[in-house]
Amino acid sequence: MLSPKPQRAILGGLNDAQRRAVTSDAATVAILAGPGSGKTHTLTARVVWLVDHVGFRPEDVIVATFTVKAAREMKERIGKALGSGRENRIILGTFHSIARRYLAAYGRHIGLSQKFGIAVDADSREIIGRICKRLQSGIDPYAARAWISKKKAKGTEAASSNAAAQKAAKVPGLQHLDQCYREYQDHLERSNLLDYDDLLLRCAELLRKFPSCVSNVQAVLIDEYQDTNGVQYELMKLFAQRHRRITIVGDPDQSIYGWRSAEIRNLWRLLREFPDTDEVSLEENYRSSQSILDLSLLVIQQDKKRYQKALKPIHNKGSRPVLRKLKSASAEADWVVSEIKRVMMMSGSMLTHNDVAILLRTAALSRHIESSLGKAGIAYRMVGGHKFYEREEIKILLDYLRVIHQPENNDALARIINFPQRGIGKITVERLLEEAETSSLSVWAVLWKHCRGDRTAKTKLTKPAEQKLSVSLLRPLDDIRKQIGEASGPNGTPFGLVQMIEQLLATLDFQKQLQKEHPDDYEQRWANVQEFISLAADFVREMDRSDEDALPEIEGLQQTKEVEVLPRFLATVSLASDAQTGDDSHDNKPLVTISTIHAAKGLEWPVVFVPAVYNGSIPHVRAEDSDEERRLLYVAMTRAQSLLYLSYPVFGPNGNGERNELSPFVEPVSGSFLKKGPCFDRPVLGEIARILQRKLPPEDSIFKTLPAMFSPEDNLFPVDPEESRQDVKGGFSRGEFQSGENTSRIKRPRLHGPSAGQAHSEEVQWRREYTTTMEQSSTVTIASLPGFVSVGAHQAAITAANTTSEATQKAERIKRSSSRRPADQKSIVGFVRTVSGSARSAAAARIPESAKHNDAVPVRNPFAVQQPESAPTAQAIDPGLAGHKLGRGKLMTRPAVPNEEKPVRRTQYACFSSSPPRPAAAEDGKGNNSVEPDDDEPPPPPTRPAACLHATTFNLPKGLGGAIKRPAGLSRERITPLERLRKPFKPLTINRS
DNA sequence: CCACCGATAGTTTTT
DNA sequence: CTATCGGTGG
Repeated sequence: MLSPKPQRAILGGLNDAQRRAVTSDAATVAILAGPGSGKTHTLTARVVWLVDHVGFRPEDVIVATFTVKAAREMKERIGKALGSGRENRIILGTFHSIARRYLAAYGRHIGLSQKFGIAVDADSREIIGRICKRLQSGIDPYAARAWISKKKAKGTEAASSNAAAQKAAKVPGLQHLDQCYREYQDHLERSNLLDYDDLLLRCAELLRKFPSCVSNVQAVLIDEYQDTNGVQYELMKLFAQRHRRITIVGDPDQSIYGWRSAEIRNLWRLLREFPDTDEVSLEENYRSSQSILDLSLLVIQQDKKRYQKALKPIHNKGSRPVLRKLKSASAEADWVVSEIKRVMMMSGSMLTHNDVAILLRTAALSRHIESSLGKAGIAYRMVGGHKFYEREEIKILLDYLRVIHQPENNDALARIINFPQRGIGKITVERLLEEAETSSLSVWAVLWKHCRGDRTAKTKLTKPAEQKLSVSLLRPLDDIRKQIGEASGPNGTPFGLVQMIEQLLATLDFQKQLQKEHPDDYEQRWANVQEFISLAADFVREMDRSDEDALPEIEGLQQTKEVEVLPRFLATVSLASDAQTGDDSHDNKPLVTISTIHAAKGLEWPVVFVPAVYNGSIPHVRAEDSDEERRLLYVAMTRAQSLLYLSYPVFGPNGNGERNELSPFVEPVSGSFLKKGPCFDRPVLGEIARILQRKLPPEDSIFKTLPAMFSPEDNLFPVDPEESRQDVKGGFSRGEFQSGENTSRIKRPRLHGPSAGQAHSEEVQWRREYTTTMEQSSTVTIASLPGFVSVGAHQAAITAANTTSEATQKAERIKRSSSRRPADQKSIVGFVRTVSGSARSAAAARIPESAKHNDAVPVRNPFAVQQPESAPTAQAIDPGLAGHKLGRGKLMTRPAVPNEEKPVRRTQYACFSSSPPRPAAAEDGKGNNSVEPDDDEPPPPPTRPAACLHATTFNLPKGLGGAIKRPAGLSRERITPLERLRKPFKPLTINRS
C-alpha cells in the first residue's frame, strides 16, 4: 500500500491533456478548463501523483478549496486514491480553515491570543451596526461592512497600489468609514475575535514574518482558482514560498465570487509572476449533453470580454433544454414539481429524486418550491443558506459555548444574558457593554466582580437579576470551564463536548425554557437541539478518528497543540456554512436538492431546474456586475447532465399585474429552447441513459408503474400562461396536443385561473381527485392500465416525432386531426356511462381503443391508433376484462408480449450490425452523435414506427419484427459494455449525500 | 426599565 | 417568513 503506485493506477481514466497536467514537471501548473472537464478530478490525480510518484510527504502538500463541501469531496477522492488514511495528513481545507490551523498553531508568534474566536457574519454585522449607531455618522452599516471587508480582502499588495488609493478616495464619507473600520477592528481585538478576512490577513502576516512555518511545504494546489481574492493570492504564494510549486485549476467563466472580492485578474497575475507556468487546457466536457452545452455557450458568449476556451462535448446531442413560462411563482413551483414527477415516472427506475436539483439565484426563492414539493410529498434537502446554525435555539446554545470558551466575547454574552429571562433588558445590556468598554474590562469580568463583591458595577442591576445571573449564568459556565481545565490534564480525557452541552441544557432547564417561550413549535426546536447534540457527537467522533487539524512539526519552531475540543468545534461551526447533517444515511430516501447556484458550483446532476430566470433575479436587482450574473447563470446551466429546465413566472408576486421580464441573458437565445418539457419516448430516454451511463429499464417495466391517468406530457400548465383563459373557453390551446384526454383537458386549464393563489389550491384539489381515481382504477380492470399506457405512449411518440421546431406545424396538423374525433369520443363516453356510471373513469374509457389496438391491429403507422375505434370493441372487451384484477400483475402474465419482443430486438440489432459500432467518445466527438437525429434536420417521416413505444412493447405480433423498418437511431438505448470501457474518462460522480 | 403585542417592511450570493 | 419598530401595561 505504501509503495508507489504504478503510474497507470494514477493516470488511468485520464485523457491526454489531463494526464499532461497531472504529470507536468513544471513547478507551476495552471489548468484552465470549462465546466465538466474533470478539473477537480485532475487536481486530485495530481495530488496523488505528487505524493505517490514524486514522493512528497502528504503533510508537505497543501490543497486549498473555497467551500467546505469541495474540501470534503476532495479529501474523499484523494483518500480513495491514496489509501492508508494518508489523505488525513495532507493539509487540505478551505483557505479559511487552513489559515485558522496555522494561526492556532503559530498565532502567538504574531501576538495572537491562543484562544481567539471567529466572528461570523452575524457578529460582524452586529458590531458594525452598533458602531454606526454610536457614531451617528449616517453610514449604512451594510455598506460599511462591505467596504471594510473589501478593503481587507484586497490584500496588502493591492492595497498599497496607487489605483486602490485613488479608488478609495472617491468613496463618500471616507472619514466615517475609516473610523468605523478602526473601531470595528478595536472591538474585535478586545473580544479576541478574528473575522473571516482577518483569518486570511493574519495568516499572511504570520507566514510573511515566519516563513519557517511553511518551510516543509513542497506543493500547493488550489481548486477554483478564479475565486481567489487578493489576500488569498498572497497566501497561496506564501504557502509555496519555499519551493514555489503551485498547481491551480480554474475557469474564468465560473468566477461568481466577485462580490467577495475575487479577482479573475489573479489568473494573469499568476502567469506574469510565474512565467514558466505550464498551461494546460482541458477541452472535453464529460458532463453535459451537447445541446445543454451549446445553449450554455450561447449564454456565456454574450460576454465579449471573456477569455475564450474550447469546450468539446463528448456526449450525444440529448434533448434540448426547456424554457418554460409560467403564470406565477407558485405556478412555476407546481410546474417544477409536476415535471419532476413526470421525469421520474417516465424514466422508470433510472432516475431518482437524488438526480434532481433545483438551483436558485437566492435562497429566498425556495419558499414556493419547498411548499410545492412538500405538498407533493417529495423529500428534499436545501443546501446553502445558513439555516441550521441560524435557528434561534441553536444560536443561543452556540453563544453559551462561545462564552464558555471566551468569557471576553461580549457580543455572545450580550445575546445570552437574558435567555432564559433574567430581567435584564436591552437598555441594561447596552449600559453594560458601555461600562465594559470604558473600564477596559469584559462584560463577563464586570459581572463576575460585581457578583463576588470585588467591584460594584456602575450599571445598576436589580436584586433578582443579580441573583439569576450568578446562579444560572456565571457560576454554571465557570464550573464547566473548570471541568474542561481539570479533565484535559495529564490523562488527556477531555471533558466531552456532548457532556458539556448536556450539562448546559440541564442547568439552564433549556427544554422547559423552550416550551415556555415557544409553546407552539417547541417540539421542532427541541428536535433541533437534539440534532445539534448529534452533530457535536459526530464532530467528536470524526476528530478522534483523524487528527486532521494537526500541522507537521517543524524543527526549531514552537507549535501550540490544539487539544481542546470546544474551540475546534466552534471554529468548524463558524467556518462551515451548512450544518451538513453527516448522517443522511439513516434513511436513504432519495432527496431532491434545492440549492443556491453558488453552492452548486462544482456539482452536477442529471436533471437541473433553474427557476426564476427573470430580470431582477438573474441578474439580481442589487448586483453590480452584470457579467458575473451571466456567469452565474452559466454555472447553473452547466450543472446539468442530461435535462435542463429554465423557467420564470410572467407575473410578479404582488398580484398587481407587475410583469417579470425574461432574463436578458436568456432572451436572445430563447428560441433555442423547447417551450415545454420534452417527450420521454424511448430514444430520448435512451440518450439520457447513455449520458449518465446507466441502464435504461425496459419500457414495459416503466409503463407498468405509471399510474392511470398519468399525463406523459408536460401539459398540465399552459405553454403561454397569458392565453390560458382563452384556452379554457376553447377547450384546447394551440400547440397543446391531446388525443383521448378531452375530458380531463377541459378541467386542466381551469387550474390557471385569474388568481394565482386560487389556481394553486385548485390544482392541489384536482390532483387529489386524480389520485383517488387512480387508486380506484387499479382495482377495476386490468385493461385500464395497458389501455391507458398505450395512449400515453402513443402521444409521447407523436410528440417525439415532432419536437423539432420545423416539425411543429406538422405536429399541429396531426394533433388537430387526431383530437377531432367525435365518433370515438362518443363511443367512449357511452362506454363509461354504461359500465361504471361514473365520469371519473375517464381512464377506463380508453380501454377499448387500445385494447383493440393491442389485440387486433398489427403494427403500423402509430398515428393509426388515432383512428376512431368503434363501439363494438368496447363491448367486446368489457365482459372479458371485468373479472381481471390488478393491472400490474396481469401485465406480467401476458406471455405473448415480452417474449416476443426480445427476438424482434435481436433481429434489429443484427440489422444494425452492418454499420460500424459507435466509436468511443474520445476518438470522435461527433461520430457518437451521428445516430441522433439533429434538431436542425428535417423531421422524420410521420410513419416513423419506433416513435411508438407502444408498438415496441406490446404490439409486435409474432413474425412482424422483420417487417418493421426501424431507423438507425432507435436502438440508441443500448450501451454496450465495450462502449463503456472505451469511455476515456469518467469523472467521478459526486456523492451528494 | 422590562415584557409583550401588533404592525411593518424588507430580504444576494459564502467563508 | 422574521427582525425591527412603536406602543401599552406591569
